[in-house]
Amino acid sequence: MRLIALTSRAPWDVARLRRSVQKAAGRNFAPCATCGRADRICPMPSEAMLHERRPVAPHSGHAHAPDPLLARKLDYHQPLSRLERDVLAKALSLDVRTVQQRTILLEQGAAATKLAVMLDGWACRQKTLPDGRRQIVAFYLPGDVCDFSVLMAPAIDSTIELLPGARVAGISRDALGMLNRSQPRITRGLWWESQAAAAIQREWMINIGQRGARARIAHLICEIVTRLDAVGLMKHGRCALPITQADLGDACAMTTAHTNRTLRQLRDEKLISWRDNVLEVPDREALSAAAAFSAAYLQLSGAEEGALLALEL
Amino acid sequence: MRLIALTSRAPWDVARLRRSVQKAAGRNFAPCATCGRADRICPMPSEAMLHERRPVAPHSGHAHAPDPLLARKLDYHQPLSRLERDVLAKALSLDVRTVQQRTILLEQGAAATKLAVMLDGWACRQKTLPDGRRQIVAFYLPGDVCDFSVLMAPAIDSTIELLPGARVAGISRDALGMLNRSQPRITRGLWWESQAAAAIQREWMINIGQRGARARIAHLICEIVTRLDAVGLMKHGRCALPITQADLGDACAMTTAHTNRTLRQLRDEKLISWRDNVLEVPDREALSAAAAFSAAYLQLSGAEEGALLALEL
DNA sequence: CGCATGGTTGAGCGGGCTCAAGGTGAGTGG
DNA sequence: CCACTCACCTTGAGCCCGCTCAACCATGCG
Repeated sequence: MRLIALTSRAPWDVARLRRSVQKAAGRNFAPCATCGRADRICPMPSEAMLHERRPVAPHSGHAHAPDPLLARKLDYHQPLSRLERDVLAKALSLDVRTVQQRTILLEQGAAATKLAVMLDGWACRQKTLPDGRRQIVAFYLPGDVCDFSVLMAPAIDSTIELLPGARVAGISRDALGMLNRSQPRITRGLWWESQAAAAIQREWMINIGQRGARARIAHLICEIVTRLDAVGLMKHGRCALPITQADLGDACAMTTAHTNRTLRQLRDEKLISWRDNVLEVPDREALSAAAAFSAAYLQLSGAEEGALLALEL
Repeated sequence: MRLIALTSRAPWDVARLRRSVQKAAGRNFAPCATCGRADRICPMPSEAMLHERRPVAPHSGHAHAPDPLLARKLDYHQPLSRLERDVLAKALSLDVRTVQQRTILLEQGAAATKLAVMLDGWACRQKTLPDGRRQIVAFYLPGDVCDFSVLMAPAIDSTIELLPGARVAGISRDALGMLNRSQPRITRGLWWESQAAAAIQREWMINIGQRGARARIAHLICEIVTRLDAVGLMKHGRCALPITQADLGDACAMTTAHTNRTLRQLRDEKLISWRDNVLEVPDREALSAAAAFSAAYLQLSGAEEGALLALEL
């Protein structure tokens, strides 16, 4: 009979925290995705855009908002117009929350009323057994939508926890309804996103169920790196990794101790290095090989526009 | 380093198969869900119903089709009208396929064009690693929708295999589009279904990752029993279980040998009995206790009508 | 009969867990 | 400036659950 793996979950190392918060704060206006300039504050689209459906208006110079990372992901499925980007940015700007420590966004069993979208930082979705064992079932990275079931399920089935430095936007049901009516291509993209998330869940099942410890950790890291890369957050093989070894272990269904040993092994093999919340992958090919990783399930390759179909609600 | 678990996957016991096929064939017109009588063949709704949106017409006596099991599941979320049931039954009757042996419905990497709905029998969704290890990531029971990503993903990320005796309906994109336009409440229910499926995936991750062998098997059986019960397929604590021990093992990420031993243990404890593809659970309470099972994640409790929101496509 | 499929059982081992201790670096309070 | 705390990382010794390998059995079909 297995016993409890008591990995303490408490506040966070405050020093590193400050750093990541500072970093996040410095990015209020990222460089314009279209022209690359960040020297001027872009006016946000008017709230009216959420309500009315109208043709794409050509924009003059810098007069648009910075693209949210979610837009980048939607682009993989169906490229968005300037207007659509702006409307999405507007919708994501109405209700933003930043946390500095680990914070429960939604407790297991609670009823949610908003769709949560990660703007920056990470969140993790976890389930806890009565005996204290914990399984992380998903990591939500910048640009990810946290939970779709939120919109219809009477109660959420797992806890969503924001990690230090996370910034989330909430979209109310009403706002989403309007978005749905005025910009159906955006909500169509959300539907796709939800299916992509399901595919990731399935791959995690293989990871936990079938792979050995080394491949398991390596595979998860490959996935994270690829997903971060898709939203432009990998810089020279490095990225922020605001989680603890205990988190990584719980995501891979491994003990903290064994996770540590496995990470050490990967480090000794020069496949990764991970210090101070910064992950570096010097050779992605090698790591992918160690994990037998194939990015196909992430569905970042895009598809032809006409192939899309989603269900109205 | 783990090595290959070579559990052979080949055709099926054809004798039992015949039986189940016969059984399925005998049910072309199940007893009417409304009045319980099956003595008269109900005319199917006209194809026109798929196209036009019109008010619910009162039906005279027996003049309606048998409800598909999918309708029962949708009822848990939002009760369907008579017309909606009939239209759904019609849509599910246009393209039906019955298999007698294990049959690949969709190969990993293929592009699907139809939404598949289980009418009868089981299917399982699985991923296979290069080294031959297999993970079953989902069982699809009668009334379940097989794959939602099918509608948009360029290629499916896992293989869907029909088990002997399965009967599936295919809904083409066009038909689904019409259904969406004429009966939006049905497609809204499908969206819900997809989220319920995601919740099941998450619970499986806990199962595989955190529970010991006994609880793992027991939990999966509890889930199956509960899901079958939800569509009325549990009779006096018994149900059909058209899978092998190897399947059950692969779903729980366990070896066939160990699955067998664990089943034996459960049998010795009088928690289950399983012979000739018939599972019997004499004491569901006891089994649930052994598995620490709670059915909340299955979302079969229903929700208030107004709380629903889904995304158009 | 032979063969295929699936279920059953045993012997042995090893990967990952448990338990336990120590190490490190950043706050914090004197 | 120091001692102390707290959160996280690291490492070691030992053991057990579940895996591997290898039979054998039961049943049904050609």
